[in-house]
Amino acid sequence: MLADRRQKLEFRARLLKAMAHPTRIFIIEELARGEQCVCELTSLIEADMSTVSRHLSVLKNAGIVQDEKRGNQVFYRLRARCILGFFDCFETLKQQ
Amino acid sequence: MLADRRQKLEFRARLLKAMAHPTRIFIIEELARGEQCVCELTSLIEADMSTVSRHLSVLKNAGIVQDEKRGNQVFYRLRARCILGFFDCFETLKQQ
DNA sequence: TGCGTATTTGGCAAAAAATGCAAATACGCA
DNA sequence: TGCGTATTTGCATTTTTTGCCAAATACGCA
Repeated sequence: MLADRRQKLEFRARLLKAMAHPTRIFIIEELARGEQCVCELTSLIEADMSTVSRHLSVLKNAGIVQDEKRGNQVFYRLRARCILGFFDCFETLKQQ
Repeated sequence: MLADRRQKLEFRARLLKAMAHPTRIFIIEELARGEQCVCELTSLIEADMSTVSRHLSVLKNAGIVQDEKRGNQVFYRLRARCILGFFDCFETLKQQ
């Protein structure tokens, strides 16, 4: 396989993998409603804040979310809203 | 978090996880061109046929592809073409 | 029935991902 | 400067994923 194609496949796989976790999908859906700080997300997700922070950094490294520090807290927001469209496709797979 | 929501998140994560591998994305793209038998896919992917077969079963368990045995060989085809649209969204993330 | 090809499955080892705890950092405020 | 809150990072452990080899299965054909 050509190196060029392999590179494109790996890029796509990296993005899908970054999203492929229930907590990270939850984060994506919540951020679709507007930006949130880590503490707000942590209070919604029953997990250690360090775990939530790690999930956020996975999404950030993939370019899916963006962070901004304001004062004491860090706010995250969704950078690729088109991702939300994926889930409609999934619904068609659920039946049958 | 409500059990109902958690279940939905897990379903979505399972689908994303099933796609989140370079070889499996390759398979999805190839099947978008039409059905292929395992041997054809194996010859395109430089990996053991057993490895390719396992990737195919991951996609099949997720409901993304469908298989049909004809004679000696097993043909796979894409069941959810809408998945192809994902990758356009990814392109927007690549720049910057 | 016996052989050859196509595919899947079992088993195992290596690599990657997930998670909590504790420690480090960053920042605002008294 | 010193304290308290918010966030990230280091570390150790467990779980999951990947990939190959060898063995098992399935099927067509002589």
